[in-house]
Amino acid sequence: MEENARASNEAEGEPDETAAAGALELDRFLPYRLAVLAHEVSRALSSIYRDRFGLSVPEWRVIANLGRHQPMSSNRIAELGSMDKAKVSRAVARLVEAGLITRETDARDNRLIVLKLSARGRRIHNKIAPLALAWEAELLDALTPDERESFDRLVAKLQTRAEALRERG
Amino acid sequence: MEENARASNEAEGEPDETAAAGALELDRFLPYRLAVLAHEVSRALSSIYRDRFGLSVPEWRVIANLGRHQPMSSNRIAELGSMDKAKVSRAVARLVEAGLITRETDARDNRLIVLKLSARGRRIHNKIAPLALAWEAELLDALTPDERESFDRLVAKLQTRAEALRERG
DNA sequence: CGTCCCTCGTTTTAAATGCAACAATTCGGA
DNA sequence: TCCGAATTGTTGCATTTAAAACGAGGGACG
Repeated sequence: MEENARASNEAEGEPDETAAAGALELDRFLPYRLAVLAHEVSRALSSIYRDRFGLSVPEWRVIANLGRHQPMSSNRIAELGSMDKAKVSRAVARLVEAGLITRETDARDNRLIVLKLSARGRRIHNKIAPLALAWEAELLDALTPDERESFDRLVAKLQTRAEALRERG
Repeated sequence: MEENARASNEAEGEPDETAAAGALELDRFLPYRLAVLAHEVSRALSSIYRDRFGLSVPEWRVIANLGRHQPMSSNRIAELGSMDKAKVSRAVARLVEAGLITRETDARDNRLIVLKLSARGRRIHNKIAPLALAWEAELLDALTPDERESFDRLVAKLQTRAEALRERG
């Protein structure tokens, strides 16, 4: 049923049979599992603020960032969330349009754009935040407190490493 | 510099001031961090098979799945990777076009489509797999063996929980 | 000053995405 | 047996995305 796995050991240089030894088992391949998990988590969580407040993922991320640190530039939000600056730019445009944030240029550096939550934006943020935290709590119910702390730490380590790898190319 | 954080405690029922207590700190909000990490990891890894083999993420995922379990239906690949079936369908179409996989209907159930790697597909898989594993190894260098095992286990737990939450609504 | 280079954010464009509609097929129960 | 429900994969469509080009500033250095 799997006998054709070696049917392709042909001349092509490079790795080949080698792959059979240290085989790629998708079930244990971290990038894959990370992507699947993150996708499902994001999907479930985003339905909360999409259904009730009509916000997209990038829009909510802008609000969530401003909810924590204010004011903040588009560029900084993009960096923090590893989002394309174009994506942030559009999310910001829609949020300004919807009256949830304010956008003005920095007095000292006219390239910079100073973003803040409007009163209405703050209100919506304060409604969504507890829902988001409650959902997270349900997810984290799968782990013990020790495990949560451990997971947190490991994610941070991997994040740091991933950034280092990116800079190195 | 942050004094306007409470400038919006108005009448709107529901959570509000409450949010200030159990505040949403994005830096510690798991769904957000997971998304950021997964995005960076995926981005870095995908550049490997995109640059050298012209494969998109969904395309590589189809190949990676078939590299492990063969044959496999489109639907199963979609389920395993929490991908939209349309996304898989299109990736499959391109891979068939490129001659990397074969597609035939199941004899017993004509709705099912039986996917297999072609010789060429297997060859490409066997070239990419070691590169992917090497990249993963570099990432995991940030963790000790114990930590890796721990992380693996915790991801699995969260994955299970996330699925349970999805089914529940 | 003036020139060159860098940064921030927007816009443009082609490709990818999610969702819903759809056809084909199978399955279960009256 | 027959009809309605469920499943599998494809397609159409509107939206979103990534990547690159772009415009407007800013800063360094002659």
